Amino acid sequence: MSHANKLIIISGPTASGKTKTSIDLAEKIMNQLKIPTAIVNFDSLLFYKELSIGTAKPTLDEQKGIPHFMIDIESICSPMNASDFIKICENKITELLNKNICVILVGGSAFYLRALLKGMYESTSPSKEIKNKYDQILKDKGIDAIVDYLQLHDPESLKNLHLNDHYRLSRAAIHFEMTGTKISEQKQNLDDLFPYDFNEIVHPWKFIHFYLDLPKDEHFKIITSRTEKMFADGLMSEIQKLQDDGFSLDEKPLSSIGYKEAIELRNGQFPSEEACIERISISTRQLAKSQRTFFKRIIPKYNCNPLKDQDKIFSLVELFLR
RNA sequence: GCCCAGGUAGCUCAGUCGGUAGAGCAAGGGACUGAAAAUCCCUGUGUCGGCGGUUCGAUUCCGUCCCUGGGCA
Repeated sequence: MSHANKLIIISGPTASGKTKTSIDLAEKIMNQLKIPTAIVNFDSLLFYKELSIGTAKPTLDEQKGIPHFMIDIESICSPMNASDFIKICENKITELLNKNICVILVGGSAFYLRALLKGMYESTSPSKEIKNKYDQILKDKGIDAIVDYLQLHDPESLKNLHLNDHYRLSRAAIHFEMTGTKISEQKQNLDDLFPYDFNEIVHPWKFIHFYLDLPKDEHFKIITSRTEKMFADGLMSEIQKLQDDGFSLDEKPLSSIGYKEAIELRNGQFPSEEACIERISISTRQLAKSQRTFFKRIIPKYNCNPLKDQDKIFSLVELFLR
């Protein structure tokens, strides 16, 4: 039984049953195949130890004793980025595989998964100073100043990006200023490697990828009831506690779905809790939609229904690990 | 029963001094490399409540009926 370089990936939009599917699968692998198994997360908000209810993070109880990694590894005061993620995650996966532990990678952040498996541009994380500098340029002179700079140093990026995409235009300019190279060249290099085709990845890993999804009407019901449950479970007290612990509530991860709206509710910006719940449900559906768009292009993968295909998933895993 | 105010896109509403209409939100589609649950782009035909009338032409003016608020009885 050699599974030292084999990964199981479970992906899917938010609220598609990834947590339950992965834990059930881990239990089966341990009990029936007698292989020690761990779950490694790639949901970008489960990294933060202060966030639980609004991220639908599995509780210790729900984890059923399966070791979970890439969860609660950072504070919302110092947000992670994709580069931080892959550095830590690559090491963790290698370490687990070396111990002959079966790894199930689970999450919904397709961008992070792709960064992990297809690699990232050679670049650097923008420093706080340079980010501030560019924010100031945008404020004082507007996007034209950045467009002029790119026209001079990286005109190709201007073609790739929309004029309203200030974030990416600034990023292209910052990349040039910090590295002296064009980010558009990095993009071209990676595009040449078919970024959505995971048949060739940057690691010596073999993987099997299960993508979970549900019919829309079923999925919407689950999203709505999950949002209601977050409030019943104390989302508002979780935020109160963050404030009591000295957080400003401007931390970047708190601008994500659920937290952003709940903080607005506290500030009286919603007529009622129901209106807030409705807003969160809508934003969650929109998130699911954009996750689908991203995952749609990623190949290879098995499309699975989380409610019906548990047995199919396990038998494919059994064959894969053999 | 009477008097107001309304009935226009899935929702909230704008507008047409008469030439068949447009915003926000929703919805659909897409992009995405150090902020990614973020950020950005594209997509708006709907008996303009029904029926009549005036008019070359009515969603717009007039009449009438229906519906929804609010007030008076």
